[in-house]
Amino acid sequence: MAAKNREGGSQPTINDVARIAGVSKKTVSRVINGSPLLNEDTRKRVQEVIRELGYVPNPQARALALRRNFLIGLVHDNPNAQTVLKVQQGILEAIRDTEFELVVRPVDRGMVNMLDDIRQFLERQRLFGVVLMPPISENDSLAELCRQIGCRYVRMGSAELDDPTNMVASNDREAVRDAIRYLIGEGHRRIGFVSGPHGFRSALERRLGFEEALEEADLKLPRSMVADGNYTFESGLLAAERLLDLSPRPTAIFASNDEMATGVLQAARRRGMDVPRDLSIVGFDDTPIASHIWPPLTTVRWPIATMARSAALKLTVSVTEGEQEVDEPSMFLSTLIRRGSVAAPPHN
Amino acid sequence: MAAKNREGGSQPTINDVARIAGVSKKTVSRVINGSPLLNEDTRKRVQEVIRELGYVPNPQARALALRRNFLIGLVHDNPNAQTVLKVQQGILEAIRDTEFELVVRPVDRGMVNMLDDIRQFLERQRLFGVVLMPPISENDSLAELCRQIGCRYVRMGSAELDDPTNMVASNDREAVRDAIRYLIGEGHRRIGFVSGPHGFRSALERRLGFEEALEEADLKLPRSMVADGNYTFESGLLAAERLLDLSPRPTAIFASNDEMATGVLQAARRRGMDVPRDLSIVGFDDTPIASHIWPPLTTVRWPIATMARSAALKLTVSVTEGEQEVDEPSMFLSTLIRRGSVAAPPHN
DNA sequence: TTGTAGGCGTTATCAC
DNA sequence: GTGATAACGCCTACAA
Repeated sequence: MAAKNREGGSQPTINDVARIAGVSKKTVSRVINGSPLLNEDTRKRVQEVIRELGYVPNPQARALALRRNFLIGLVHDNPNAQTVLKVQQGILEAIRDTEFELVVRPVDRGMVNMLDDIRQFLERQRLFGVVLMPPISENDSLAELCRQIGCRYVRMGSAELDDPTNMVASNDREAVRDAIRYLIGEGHRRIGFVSGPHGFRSALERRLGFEEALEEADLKLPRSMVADGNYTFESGLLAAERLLDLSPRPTAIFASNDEMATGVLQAARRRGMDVPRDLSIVGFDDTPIASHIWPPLTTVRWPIATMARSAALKLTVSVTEGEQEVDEPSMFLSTLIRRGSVAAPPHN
Repeated sequence: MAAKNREGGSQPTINDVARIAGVSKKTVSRVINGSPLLNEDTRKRVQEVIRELGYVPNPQARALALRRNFLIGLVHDNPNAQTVLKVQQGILEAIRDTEFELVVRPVDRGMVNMLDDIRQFLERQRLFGVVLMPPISENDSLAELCRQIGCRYVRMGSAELDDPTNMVASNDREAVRDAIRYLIGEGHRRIGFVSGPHGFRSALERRLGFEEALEEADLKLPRSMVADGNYTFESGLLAAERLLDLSPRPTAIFASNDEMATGVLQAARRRGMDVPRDLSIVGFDDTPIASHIWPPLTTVRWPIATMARSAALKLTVSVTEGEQEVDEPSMFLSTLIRRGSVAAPPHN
């Protein structure tokens, strides 16, 4: 009963191919995995049979034998829907037409045993690799965990968190510095800043960019010009209300992401202020909403999808492209997009 | 060499449990799968060992033996990021703390061999089940395909697309009818409609709701009051420009989703119109943007996340809850959320 | 260059 | 109730 003559609707197995091609399973296996030591004729014959049968290796069996699944995990605790989706799109683009699939795994950063949870996930599913999204990607223990259990990983972040093979980053600090320089260039001297949440590296980097630009220009601003936010619309709105209550109030506000910038815009509107006449606003991300609100938002375009695509390629390229190791870049530049929400300050 | 004394960091297997508990593999297997015919003492003893060892069954081996993976697929071709992400969240909520994982699979509806592509995906990964998102969920051949290859499925849609076990739906038509009734009740007589793309059931249902409400109220509107859109911001903007060029122009516009409604708002603004004084706007979805723009958008809340959660439960509940088959509902009601974008029409 | 034997960790069959 | 034994479909090691 070794060689059954597979009937019925089930898919062909390596045995079917071997039997029909008149070779052993192992030879078929070699063809599949592109082993170099193979008679050219044999290879062709086997490949022909594979094509005829429409044979495709069974991923479950492979996963069991290799102790490794062809699944890419996306681990994240990012609150921003747009960002998460862009990252997914980037990864999916990278693994399109490959044998890889994407498994999504949101985690709860508040949970005490979050790391255990992730470990379980990685170990049980035996993922081929994981893409770690910010802010959880900034957690060094998590990276260490991946290394320990032998799971490839790429961390996405707003700074160089790891060595280039395990990381893709954007230059948030510089990008924000440029944005603030631009505001200063337009004549603004009182610039408010709405920060991201404590503990986010992106929040820190953007804040540092802000401060660097001020220093460059010898602008000293009171601490009150910095208001805490947490990347949500509401927090942006509240922060702006605090900022706009100041006297003198800022003539421009930089919000550390677009969602908060939208909140700032809302706050201004509620006071009957006109943007950009009475207040200039700059955001960060260039999410769709940035160009869909009025006035369209001047913002920093963050190439998050590209970064994600590159992250996935770093994970998988050695498999799909042989060992040629096309060097994926690990640094991606954010750029300022000028739209309608910035103007020269009112001269009062 | 049958029973190795597992050392090193690898995870315990069913063999370890069996050896330590002094039973056979099969007995352990029975405990895991909750077989009814088992001595209570044996069960307890085995469970104790499982707990001590922290044993967890290997999903790859299971998948191979069962010819079925514990993966839930999400197949979609939906262009709206918010919607896709909400659906993911709903599914993830449903499978949280279960052995299931979520695999995301966007497809290209334009592709000629899309169905083959999906078939390959389902057959190769041997998914436990799939959630089909609109608009591709409306494709009957796809459902037929799932049935053929024995893959459970649940279709999400804006109407009853299938029998209740294989479907979750919302009552878009009624919901839009209510929304239009509301506009009429506020005094509007010239109501513009921005439709969704041709071929989307949701677009059709929303359109029918619009027409039913008009008929009820004996309102006859010229065809020109209906403008085609495709669920994007830009299409909403263009459609609104056409509508606002009419003479007399509409005093209210219903857009078939929030993104287009935002485009309508933008178009109005560009003409210096005040919303809602000069134009009332109603959207559909209640995405975050609806409450983040000014004025906040009156819209229909579409319980898409809840629907997705329910869809995933329909797929998995028989496994996680034994056979009790908690009846998940298959119809979910959309409701009108009144915010600031609607007022009585200007009396000119 | 190719084949044989055995293992990956689970479930199914069918005796006892 | 429980346990050998054989799948499941692939891969690795070693032999030929």
